[in-house]
Amino acid sequence: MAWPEFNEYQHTRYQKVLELRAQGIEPYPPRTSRTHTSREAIAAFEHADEEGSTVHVTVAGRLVAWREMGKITFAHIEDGEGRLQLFFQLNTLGEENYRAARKYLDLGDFVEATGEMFRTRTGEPTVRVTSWRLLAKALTPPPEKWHGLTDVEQRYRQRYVDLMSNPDVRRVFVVRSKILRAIRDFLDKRGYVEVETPILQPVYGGAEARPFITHHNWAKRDLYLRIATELYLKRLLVGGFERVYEIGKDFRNEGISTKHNPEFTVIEAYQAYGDYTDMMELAETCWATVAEEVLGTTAITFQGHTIDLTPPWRRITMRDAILERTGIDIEQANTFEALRAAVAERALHVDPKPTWGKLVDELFSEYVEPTLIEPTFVVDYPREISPLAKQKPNNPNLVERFEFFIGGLELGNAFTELNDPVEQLERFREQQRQREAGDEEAHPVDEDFINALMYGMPPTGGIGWGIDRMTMLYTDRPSIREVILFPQLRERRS
RNA sequence: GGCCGCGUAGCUCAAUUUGGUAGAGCAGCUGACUCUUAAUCAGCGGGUUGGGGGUUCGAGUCCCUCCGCGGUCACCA
Repeated sequence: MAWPEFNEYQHTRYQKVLELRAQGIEPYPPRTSRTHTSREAIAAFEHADEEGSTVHVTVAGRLVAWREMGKITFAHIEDGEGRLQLFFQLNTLGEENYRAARKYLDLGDFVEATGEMFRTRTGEPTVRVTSWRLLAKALTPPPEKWHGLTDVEQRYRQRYVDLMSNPDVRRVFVVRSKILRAIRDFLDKRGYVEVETPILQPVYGGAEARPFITHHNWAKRDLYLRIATELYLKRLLVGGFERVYEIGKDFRNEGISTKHNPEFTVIEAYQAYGDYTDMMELAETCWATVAEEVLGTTAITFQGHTIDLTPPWRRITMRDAILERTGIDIEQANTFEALRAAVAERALHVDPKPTWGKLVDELFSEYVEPTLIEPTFVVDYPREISPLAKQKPNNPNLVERFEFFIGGLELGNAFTELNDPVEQLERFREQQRQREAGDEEAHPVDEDFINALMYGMPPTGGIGWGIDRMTMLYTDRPSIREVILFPQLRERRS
């Protein structure tokens, strides 16, 4: 790293580093002898206070407030658990030590303080500092203490500053962590095994999206970053696992928006001897359980809506949902030409699409999706846009598939998995034809996956949902960037 | 890629409408102050107004252009 160019603040603070070193004091010592976190110190004090005894602590944290009042100074430090007040007093510390604290400590520094706990006149548990030590000098001052950091660009590019100055932001990521743990607990109790499958894949699949391409030098070949975990997880069912899940990043080479980040976290779960109705039960129970554990309630607030996650969730077929909103019955308009005519007849505003299935999907996203505020399963999708799902026994145009929606957000996708290898191959070929016709998002053929199915895969239900969007809902954040620590920022394309 | 908006001190914001010496709070520096909680009080520093170009006697302000960010459309389960 080049020698930093210090601004006025950094220069002033760095002079203190040099002065301390000249006095034989290391401003970045290797360790602390902390005995209590802020929370532990307060708890120990409250307990001792009842018994009439005293508590001696050594605490450590970042200096976040400093109020000088002549021969005394109040300060607050913040650690991972909270804040704690420090009381520096000339009479306690002695002239030299007290002056040194005032001279060498700055907001943002990490400090260690030792002393006995007492209660100030306002009742706040406080450390009466008898000795203190710098643990790490901060050269750059923290943002403004009252407003924190608000500039979104700096908040995302320098998330560490956002986190240190905005406690709400820290809370979001704590909730995110708890959501993940609660999901794992939930699935563990149901006998699911957590697995890890390749991120670098020779053939990508499991979703319709353009991939990121990378190169393996040694093998002299291109590899793809996975767009889904689906095809590898299903191979595990062939191998004999009954219940597996994976939580990990998928990568899709698409645009950025408040709902899309090129890398995002997904859970996929598969249950042998289950079907898509089992996956509905899993989704609604899991989401409600997680909300209860993480938020203490199944009633969440999202962007002004109060939403109850208590099962059972509403279920509606895609046919009925579209009929309700557009008056078109896709079972009657069951060919591309008929559906196109029905759309034209009603002068609906949808983009032109090349096939019946894609036009159904377009009608749905345009007219139904934004209205789905309460948790809703939309079931029975067009076969043609669902190449990995099993057909409905009584209708070859449709598959046993659902997506679920809450707060107008599309959250997850599930189906009764297609396990007929010959039919799967035919579906891949259908995709292949669409690719050749210019659809960059159509599936490539995964021959090894067909080989796996040839060995036999049991009837299976599978589901996937986005962890980022789930976190948006549970923390009431309007943008996916607020729930991803280091989000991709908009890049101007030339 | 289209449209709309934003970019001023370390941070949070004024001044842009109507061109006329760029201000405030916090933070910083100096001083006062032994129970503060955004401590208070007095004083002092701090700016390439995102970069470049243009119009003008004069540009933070108007125009062009480039950069960065947000929203939205397109795209995207």
